[in-house]
Amino acid sequence: MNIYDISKLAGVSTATVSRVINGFDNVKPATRNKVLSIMASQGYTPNAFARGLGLNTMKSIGIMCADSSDLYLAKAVYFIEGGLRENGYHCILTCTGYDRESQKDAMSSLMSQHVDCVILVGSTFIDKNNKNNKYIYDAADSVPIMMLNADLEYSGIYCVLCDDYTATQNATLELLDSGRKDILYLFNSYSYSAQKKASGYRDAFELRNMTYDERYYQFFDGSSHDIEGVYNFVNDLYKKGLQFDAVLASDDFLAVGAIKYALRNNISIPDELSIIGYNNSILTNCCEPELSSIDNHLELLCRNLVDICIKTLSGESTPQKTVFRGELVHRKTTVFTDNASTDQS
Amino acid sequence: MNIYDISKLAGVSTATVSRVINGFDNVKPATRNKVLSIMASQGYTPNAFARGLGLNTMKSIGIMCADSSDLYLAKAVYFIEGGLRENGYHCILTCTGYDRESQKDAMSSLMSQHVDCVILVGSTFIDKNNKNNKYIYDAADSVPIMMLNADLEYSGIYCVLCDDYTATQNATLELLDSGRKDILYLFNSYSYSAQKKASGYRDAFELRNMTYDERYYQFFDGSSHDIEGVYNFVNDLYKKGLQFDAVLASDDFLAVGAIKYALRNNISIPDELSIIGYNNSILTNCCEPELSSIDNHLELLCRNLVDICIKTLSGESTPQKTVFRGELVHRKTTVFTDNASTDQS
DNA sequence: TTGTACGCGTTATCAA
DNA sequence: TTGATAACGCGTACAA
Repeated sequence: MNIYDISKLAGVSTATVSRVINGFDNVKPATRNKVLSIMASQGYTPNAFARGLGLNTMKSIGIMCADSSDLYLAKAVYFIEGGLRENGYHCILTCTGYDRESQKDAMSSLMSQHVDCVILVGSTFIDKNNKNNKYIYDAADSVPIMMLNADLEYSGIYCVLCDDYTATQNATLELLDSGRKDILYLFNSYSYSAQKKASGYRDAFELRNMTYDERYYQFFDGSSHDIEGVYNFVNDLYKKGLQFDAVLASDDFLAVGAIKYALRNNISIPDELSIIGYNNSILTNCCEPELSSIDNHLELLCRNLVDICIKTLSGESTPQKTVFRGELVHRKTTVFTDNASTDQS
Repeated sequence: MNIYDISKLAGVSTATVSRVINGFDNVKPATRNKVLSIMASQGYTPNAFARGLGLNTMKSIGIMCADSSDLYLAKAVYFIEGGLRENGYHCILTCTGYDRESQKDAMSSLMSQHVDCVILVGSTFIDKNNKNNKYIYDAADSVPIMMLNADLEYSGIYCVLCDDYTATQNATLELLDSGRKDILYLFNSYSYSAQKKASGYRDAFELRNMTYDERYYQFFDGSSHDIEGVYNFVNDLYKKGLQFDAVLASDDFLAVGAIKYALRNNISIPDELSIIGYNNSILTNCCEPELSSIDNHLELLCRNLVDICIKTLSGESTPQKTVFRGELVHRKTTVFTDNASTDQS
């Protein structure tokens, strides 16, 4: 059943049927109704491929995401997909992993599908060596590229991100100002966003005229599912004699591992040890005591990203870079201070 | 740049170029190489829409999922997408929510996109009233429908699922046989899979000639992020005088709420209270003590689903229903018994 | 307000 | 081994 069959049954031309399908108003109501009723009775749907061929778009958008089973990324994908669908776009999801070559493959695959836009979820797609970002620039020459939580300056690339640097710096300052001196910083990635967080941590010491100590800057090389591994990692540092009265982590799961370390060594939280996570994920409510964590307002970021994406696609002029601030949500692993915000969830 | 331009540059016909593109062997090597090098130098890629129009497929598969930010569903989507991409398919992800009408909309949207197949992730798409499943049957008349963790008999519908009934029944039996008598069953959904679990729980009592008590069958009406709400819910039951020495939950987050209840009331786990969750998610490692949980081998299910999907699409005959068994993974919230399996992760 | 006819870029059939 | 050409189904100038 195609537009030709419908036009015959309705006794009109394909042009008229097409006009009805696409809601043009220059069709006589009687004609429109006749066509509509015939389409309905035949259960006719326009062929998406033919339409795509003619219009050179199928209203689809590619989402690249290293790992959509990651707590944080999964939420991002969820919010983005919902927003785009509301605007009539389909989402082609590609879980690329963290390997650059697979990411490039995914990108060219999406480009060959003629998506209207590609959304990169997370900062893992950016390479420190700018030459290796050519695959992004090339794509941006064809379609708009949206980046969540990453920052890359190029025509056609639009970034929406949280100021992880300042958020981490403020959290560090708050710990320092509340009297903590030895803040263990745990991280598990060298991505763009991870490096911003790390800089925020380090620069906070300088702001307070304190010296940053390399031994407190610790990389955990394991998956987010290996919380027991994090516990072992922190516990080993402790056994080796490292003294710390606070833990700041670049991801909630790392902080949960630190909580386990404290519980099992009878270290009281937050009196003897303050702990702060990042992402304000469901893990914060899962542990005891509940974890204070930095919230980077993911839903807000995603809503903005979708908004900018849609506007860009409809030709409106949009900002190349949109930055929001993060916020420390206090729960039970930090000492409450007056000027701090509390959990409102 | 299209096939026509390439054919001119190469001094051959479009038919020959097409043959080269699609790897036919009836092309003289010299011709093939010439065409290949010109395609490469021009950076030519066949137009996916035109190809779709001709072949009536763009090798895309629709994934419907109520909420891809849910821990369990997110993993399922991740595994399925990866498997399909390995087989050359793109995935159009649609997060439908739990409302039937949105689910129907999502389905027809995917059908109008001419996907090669639709995968329903989770049992929330099945209605108790079979008339309301017509939207699935109708879709199955056009393309294969794959269902993960659901069961619906119809030509063209292929189901891959875990025997949640038996898994839950066995867990209940294990609790009963270890001397627990008052097993609080917590659930938060009336989906197909949820009802199977509930039946398994109830029937276990009958198997042991015990009476099942309705008061121990409790529905928590809240989101999976509201662990504090689960705590309140369980704590209220306790305050109202309900006595229980075990908790069996249909999802890990419910079990974590029960752990909080025990911790805050100084009830010792597992001596005074055994707790078992479901899904064996990251939440099991996040809490203290670590949660015993039923694992339904999601990755295995997904790999099988993808396998059956691909085979079905290539015309092979495949089973309409594939069932795996679940398995209780013992951690620290249950008393270890000899014949029980232990955490191997 | 309606119809004709062409273009979109492939693949596939048939003939050479 | 290659080429000419007809589908595939739609949108849309342009003409009426």
